[in-house]
Amino acid sequence: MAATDAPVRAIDRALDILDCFEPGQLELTLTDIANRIDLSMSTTSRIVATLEKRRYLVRNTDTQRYSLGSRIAQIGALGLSSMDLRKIALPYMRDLNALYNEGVSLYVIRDDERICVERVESTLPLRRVVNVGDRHPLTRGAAGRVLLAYLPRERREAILARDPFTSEEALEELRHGGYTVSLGEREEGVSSIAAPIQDARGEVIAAVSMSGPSVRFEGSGFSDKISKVKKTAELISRALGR
Amino acid sequence: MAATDAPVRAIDRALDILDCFEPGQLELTLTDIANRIDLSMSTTSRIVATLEKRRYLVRNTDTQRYSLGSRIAQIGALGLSSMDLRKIALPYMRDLNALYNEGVSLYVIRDDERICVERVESTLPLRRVVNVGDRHPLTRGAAGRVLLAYLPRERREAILARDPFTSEEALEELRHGGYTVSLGEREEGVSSIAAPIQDARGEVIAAVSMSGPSVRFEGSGFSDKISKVKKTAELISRALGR
DNA sequence: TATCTTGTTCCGTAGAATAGAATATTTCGT
DNA sequence: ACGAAATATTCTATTCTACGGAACAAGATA
Repeated sequence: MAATDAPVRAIDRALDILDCFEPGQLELTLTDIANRIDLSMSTTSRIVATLEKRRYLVRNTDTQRYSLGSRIAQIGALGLSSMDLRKIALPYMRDLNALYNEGVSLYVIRDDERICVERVESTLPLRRVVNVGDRHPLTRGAAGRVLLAYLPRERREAILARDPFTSEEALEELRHGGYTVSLGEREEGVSSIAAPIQDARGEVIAAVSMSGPSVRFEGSGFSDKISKVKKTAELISRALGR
Repeated sequence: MAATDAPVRAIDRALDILDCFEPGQLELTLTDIANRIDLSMSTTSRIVATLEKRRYLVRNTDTQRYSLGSRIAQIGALGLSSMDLRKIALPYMRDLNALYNEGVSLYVIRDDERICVERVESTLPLRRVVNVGDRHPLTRGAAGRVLLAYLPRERREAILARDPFTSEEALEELRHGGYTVSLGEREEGVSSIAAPIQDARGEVIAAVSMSGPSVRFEGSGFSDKISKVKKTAELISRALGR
């Protein structure tokens, strides 16, 4: 095992301390922290003092309890600005592409349509080519329906009113199953599977889909493909902090 | 010099690494980082690996450069919510107090109990006095049940096992109705109404309650009070970014 | 007032963390 | 295409950091 496989113990412990703070538990005593991470008071005191000095923790002078410090908000804002959905999603999309050698796309909503923002192409001669930048209606195709399904009700109804190609029933079923398929629906002979990607707050912000000639989306392997598309969406969501 | 005056070196170094990321410099190589903090490559590699494992840093598989990871955004959001709850909630609590001249309290969970962290008192001679810092079981009283109802199942069940004063059925009904009342339950002659407050992620992090002598919580005006308490909780939640 | 709980400081020592060396991989200049 | 330079990874002997228990201090509670 490489030396880098074992985490630096003191750093692990410091991060354990930061992890003690959670919604509804935003202020903790030294004893609270020591108990949660199962460390001695003196060790905890030293680590907490280091985090306090660097303003990752702050001590409330009235209650003598600790909260996350101002530096946390600062690097949080920096972290958000640095995070790029495409960069995060791409490795997982590649993994999915590697499994089946089918095209894998990432879609987000823009101007009440969906747009492809990332793509991993198949190398097979027979393929459904998709380009980054391609735009399509939300009501048509698997990825479109996924993005439509999680919009606020009024917005969703307005889009369906303009182009009633799918239905609330279909969208409800999609939300229940966590994926949808399109079999030759937008293009004859082309099928796809799509699943929703959630951000750290649980909002659906993108859809990942895998598509190709319908002939390769039939038979017994199909449910395996569905399962893997859903898994890819989950992994991307996790990587985004869900 | 006390031991806690000297920071834990490895932790200081890890935080030095996080500090290397700044606007306009959101992606760095291992060498960049080692140079900035003046550490050997092998030491830097090990610290960076620890931060990566804990998702404080993430490595771009194409460029092999490091960025701040998803955990940074998570704790950043937490840090922000920790700072603001009482300040944000107080004006809405005062508004509710102004409507009825009844006491209004803000509760959060601490050590599997609820604690009052903000209070607007009634000026009427007959009043149920509550002090900031007062602690009570989660299983008793309206605010306690509200906080208990939205805890993760295992944690909730553990608390109910220790003090089965309320039930899963009652908590389910509460989640459905979005509020609960306590009529002389914890203290004879005292009644209260409580509703949940959600943060930007939709997590229930606090409860707002209005309480006073039961004689003032009867009759036709009661449902109006319920409606206003729920509204106050909603407004506070919105102000927190929900 | 006595006891308990929480927090701080001190200190001997085990082993974690270190950096240099060796090696591997990638990038760059010619 | 190839060699040099730069970047990155892994290994390991050594040092001294980080550790936790003990002693003590301060605050809370019965």
